[in-house]
Amino acid sequence: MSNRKPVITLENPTVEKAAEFIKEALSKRKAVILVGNCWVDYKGRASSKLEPGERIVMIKEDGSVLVHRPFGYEPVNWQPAGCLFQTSARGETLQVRASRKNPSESVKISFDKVFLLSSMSLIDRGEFSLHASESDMQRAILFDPSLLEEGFKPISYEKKVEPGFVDVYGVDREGRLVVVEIKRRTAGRDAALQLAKYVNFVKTVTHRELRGVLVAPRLAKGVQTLLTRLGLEFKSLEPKKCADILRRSETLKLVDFFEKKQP
Amino acid sequence: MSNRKPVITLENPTVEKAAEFIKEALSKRKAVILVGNCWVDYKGRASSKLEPGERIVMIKEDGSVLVHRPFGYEPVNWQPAGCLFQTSARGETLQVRASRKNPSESVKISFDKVFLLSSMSLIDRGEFSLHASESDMQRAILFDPSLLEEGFKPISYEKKVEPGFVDVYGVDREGRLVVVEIKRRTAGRDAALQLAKYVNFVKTVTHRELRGVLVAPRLAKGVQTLLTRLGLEFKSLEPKKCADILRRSETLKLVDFFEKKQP
DNA sequence: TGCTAAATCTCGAAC
DNA sequence: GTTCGAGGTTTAGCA
Repeated sequence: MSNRKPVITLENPTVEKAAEFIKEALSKRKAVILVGNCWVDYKGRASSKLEPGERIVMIKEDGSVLVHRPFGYEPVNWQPAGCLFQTSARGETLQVRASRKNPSESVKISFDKVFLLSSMSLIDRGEFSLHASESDMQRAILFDPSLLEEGFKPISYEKKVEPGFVDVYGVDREGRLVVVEIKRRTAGRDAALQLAKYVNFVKTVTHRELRGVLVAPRLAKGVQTLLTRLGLEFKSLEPKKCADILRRSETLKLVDFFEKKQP
Repeated sequence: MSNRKPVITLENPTVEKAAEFIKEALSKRKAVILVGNCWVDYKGRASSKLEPGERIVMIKEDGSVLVHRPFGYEPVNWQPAGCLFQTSARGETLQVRASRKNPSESVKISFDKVFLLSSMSLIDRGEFSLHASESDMQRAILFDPSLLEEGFKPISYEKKVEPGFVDVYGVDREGRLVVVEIKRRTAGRDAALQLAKYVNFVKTVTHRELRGVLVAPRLAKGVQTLLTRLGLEFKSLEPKKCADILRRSETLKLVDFFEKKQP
C-alpha cells in the first residue's frame, strides 16, 4: 500500500483558516471542494447574481470552477479552465475570485460559513472511450457502405464544401453522386436544411445526377415532408448498430493480427 | 447559532462502511460527495467506458449524478435528475449504479478506494438572476426601439413563421416591414442564413417592402459580405448596453411605484 | 409530449 | 487567434 494522502479535509474551519488552506492548496495546483453558505457575483460575457444559500464549490487543478446548487445537473455559476484565483478573508467572509482573460470575466464567491473544505491531488490517467457517436456512425458506413444501401461506394468523407463539411460523399450503384448527412439522433428540420445546403452547393460544381440522403435513427415530425419537398431522402440507421459493427471490425482486426503473428 | 450539522464526513472508509453510509444518505435524500479511485460504465443513448482513475463524484438530492475528472469544466460521466440508485459492496469494490427510464440508461460507478465520503443536506433558496441574455436584448429593443434605429416601431415578437420564430417584427419610419434577428454574441454565417430564411418566408406572405436586420455585438469574418449579398443589414448592439437599459427601466418602474405610493 | 432555439454553452479540430 | 460543428449536450418555452 502507498502512504500517499491524496485528500486533506477541514470541517467547519474559520474564515481565516479556510482562506489560508485554499491559498496553500491552489498554489500547489491541488483541487479544492468547498461546502458552505455562499453568494456569487459573475461579470463577463453576461452577468449574474446568486443570493445566499448552501452550495458545493469545486475548483479543479486546471483552474476551472463550478458552483453547484443542491439540485440540477448544471452548475449555477462556473468558469472554464485557466482561471487565476484571489482568495481572502475579509472580516466574517471568505472570498474566492476566479478570473480569466479572453473573454475577460470573473466569478466572485463569498462564504460566511464553511462546513467542509477539502484539498486533493488526484491522479487520473484512465482512458475514456465513447461509442455510438456521430463519427462512429460515419466510420461504420465507411467500413460497411451497405449500411447506407447496397452498391453504395464512398469516395470521401468530411469533404470541405463552401458551406461546411459533407459527412460522407460517394456514388450509388447507378453511378449517381450521393451526399450523406449523418445525425446520431432524431433529425430535425435543421438537419434537412443543412443537407439541402450541401446538395445545393455540390450542384453548382457538377452536372452529374445528385442525391442527398439524411441518415439518422428517425425523423422529427414534418421533416419527411420537408425532405420530400427538397428532393432529399431518408435512411434510418441506429447509432448502436454502428457501434456494434465497429466493435466487430475491431475484433476482426485483432483476429487478423493474431493470425499474422501466430501462424 | 444553530446546532444543525449539515455535513457528515468519513475519511478513507472501508468499502462496506461507505456502502452503508451512501445508502443511508440517499434514503434521506441527502447529497453525497465521493472522492476516490473509480471506473465507470455508461449505457444508454450512447455507451462509454472510463478506465480507473481518481475522481470526484457528486450525487445530488434530486437524483442527479456527476463524475468529475480532476480537470475540465464538464463531467466525464453523468446522469440528470430523477435517477434511482443501487449501492452495494462486492468484495473489494463499492458499486453505485444510477439508472433512469425515458431514455432508459444507467451509469455504474465502481470504487476500489474511497478517500473522502460526505453526505449533506443543503438549504438553498437563494434567488439567481442573469442579465444580458438574448431575451434581455429582445426586451430592451421592445422597451426602447430606437436601439435598433430611430423611428422603428415593433409590431410583435417571437412571431411564429413557417421556418421558426422571428425575434422581433416591426415597421421602420418609412413604413417598411422589418424582420429583426438578435444574437447576443458575434453573429456567424448561420445567423445571417437564419435571418434570410425568415425574410424569405415573410416575402411570400406580403407584398410590402421588407428589410432584414441582424442585431449582434459584431459580425464574424465574411458575414458582412454574406449579409450584403442576401440584401440584409447589420446593426451593432452590445448585450451589456441592453442589460443597463433594462436595469434603468426597472428603476424607473420603482420610481413610478414610489411616486404613486408616496405622493 | 414533442419540437425549436439558446447557452456565460464547452470542447476540439482545422484553417 | 477565429470559426465551425458536435454533444450521452442541457434547459427553457411553447404548441
